[in-house]
Amino acid sequence: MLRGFYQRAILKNKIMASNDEQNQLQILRHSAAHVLAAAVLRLFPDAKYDIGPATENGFFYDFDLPRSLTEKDLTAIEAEMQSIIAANEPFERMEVSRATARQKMQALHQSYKCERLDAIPEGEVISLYKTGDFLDLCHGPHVKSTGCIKAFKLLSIAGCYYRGDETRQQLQRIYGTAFASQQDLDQYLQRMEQAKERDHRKLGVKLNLFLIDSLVGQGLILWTPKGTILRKQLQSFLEEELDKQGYDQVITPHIGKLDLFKVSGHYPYYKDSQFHPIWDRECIERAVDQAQSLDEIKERVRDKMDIDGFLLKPMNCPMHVRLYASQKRSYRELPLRLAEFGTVYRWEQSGELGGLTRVRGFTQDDAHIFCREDQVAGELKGCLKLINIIFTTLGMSDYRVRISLRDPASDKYIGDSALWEKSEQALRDAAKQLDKPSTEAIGEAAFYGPKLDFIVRDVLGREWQLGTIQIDYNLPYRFKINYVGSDNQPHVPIMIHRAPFGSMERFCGLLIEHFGGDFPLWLAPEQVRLLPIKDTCIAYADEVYALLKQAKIRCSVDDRAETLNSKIRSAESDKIPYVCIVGEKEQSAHSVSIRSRCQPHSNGTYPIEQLITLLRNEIDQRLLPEAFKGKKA
RNA sequence: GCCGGCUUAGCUCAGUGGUAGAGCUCCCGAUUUGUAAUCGGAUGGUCGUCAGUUCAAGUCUGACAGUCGGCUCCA
Repeated sequence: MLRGFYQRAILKNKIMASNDEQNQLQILRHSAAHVLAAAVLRLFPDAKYDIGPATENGFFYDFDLPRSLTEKDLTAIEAEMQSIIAANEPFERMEVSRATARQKMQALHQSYKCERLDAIPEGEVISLYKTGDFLDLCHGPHVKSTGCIKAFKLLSIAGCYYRGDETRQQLQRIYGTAFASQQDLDQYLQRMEQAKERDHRKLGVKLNLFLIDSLVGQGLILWTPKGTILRKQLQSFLEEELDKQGYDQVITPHIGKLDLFKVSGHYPYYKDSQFHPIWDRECIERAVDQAQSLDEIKERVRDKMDIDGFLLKPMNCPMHVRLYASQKRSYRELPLRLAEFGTVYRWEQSGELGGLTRVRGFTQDDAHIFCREDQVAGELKGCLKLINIIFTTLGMSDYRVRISLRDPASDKYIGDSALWEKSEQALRDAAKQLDKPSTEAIGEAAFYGPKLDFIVRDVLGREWQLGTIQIDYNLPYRFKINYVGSDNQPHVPIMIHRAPFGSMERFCGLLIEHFGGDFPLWLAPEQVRLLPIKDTCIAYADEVYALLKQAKIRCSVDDRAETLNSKIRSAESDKIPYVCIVGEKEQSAHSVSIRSRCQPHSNGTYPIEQLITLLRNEIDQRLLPEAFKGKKA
């Protein structure tokens, strides 16, 4: 099965085929990929080429080359491409038999192409495309000739596995992009540059929100005082909603006995994605005493099975299940909704870590709903409502919903088939509430149940899963939990896992990019900065500060011996929502002069009391900044 | 984990195998300013770490770490 980037590229192609202009661009880009391959072959006659599809914003082509490419090679390849384009060679299509295609590709020693040929189903038309000396197995279509490619640029080199399979040959992938005109290309490149300025990793440093410290460890986030305010505001917001929806909050530890995770099945099944367990001292001693050789000890460490100890929790659910199981439950008290901002730890591969979006320790806004079968649909609706409130409040409308279903052909799923169908339908029905296009993804379900995933893009266009709602048939059975029904008989409850933010870290990362650092007032770490015009006004500024502080507004006084212009510049660059200038005029009128982020040039003067009312209203209603109004989901 | 790039002051970055640099920040003076950068001074470095080549390494080589772009993975 195709995975990752290529799979997304194919999907995108299918979606975009409906749009003619986009379709033309796709053809142009795919043709540019052919030119790229032709150029690489001129420079590396021994190169083997694999595939070169168009992607959402460009194209790539995969090669097996005698040496590693560097950025410098791209210039040479681009020059070669230019010469092919200048020659204006036509793209010639030839429909051939499978045998002919095979013979031609074998003659060129193109083993990857031969394997790709084998993968084409019987009965499909097989076509070759020829441009100059370059021959490619390709379904097409293409532009008329290489001269049609007016504007392109090679962007980067990356390693990739043949057919996305990490056990196979690693190839070199060259990424590039092409547009109908140089102007479009320049615009795109400029947009990308601007996007980098919004990158949460860059803004995180600039606005001093969080820190990743190599001495602390990769993928482990240190939240600064400012970042902590942001995160805690989000948490309080969610806590208010949880309270409205009848959740109970709980707190559970960061580690638990290995036995707990053996019962849940997380250990050792997912042991490669977990931090190494903390072995009991006696267990280590026993292992050493009993082992005949060092190899045997090594084996034990590797297997990690026959040991006792503790595990940094990779998930919160087992602990919540134990809370459920601690009492005899009646059908009358269901649904029981246990929520926790629970920090979990997972051993992500080092190459995958980055910023706040992929980390090794993160806090889920987790909750587990234990309910009866007849309550599932209602509970799902509640979850969706929560997610809708969150996205609407934050003005995030650019997300997609994936309904992750089981693959009926696979036997990896547990649970009753009728129950699956019922749940899958319940998820579909619930998803309709969101008024968002949703896609069904067969085979994306967890082995223990179907789920709804909420997926957003970062500034660089990469997709990330945020919230998730999952139905679980597994854990209630593994932990043998039940409730007493109206028939006085024990019944197994159904469990719903749900996390609207997903991970606080990832969510904050995407939120920083979403707002470009210009947070709504209620989230801004520093809401107001008071700028006294000269030293003699500092006392008045302090007076205003005390009043704002009393109204629980986060503010500061910039009392540096700097010019007003300099202080304004600092405040703007720190993205302070409201800058209040206080001088003699303001002091005598007991007012401030407001310079707001959204309207920097309307210098309204407001009495202090009015300012406080204004700000409190904006905070309490969690209003979006002006720039985001009308963008509500 | 795999392929490749990058790592110089708190930040952004210069630096031809031959004495370690700039701007901003921070600190100290002076300036008291009305809506996006006042002036001057001082501090700040094991050039990611450890080896190697060389008379000489920030610069060349290797290993490791971190980071970036992908790939793989993501309960």
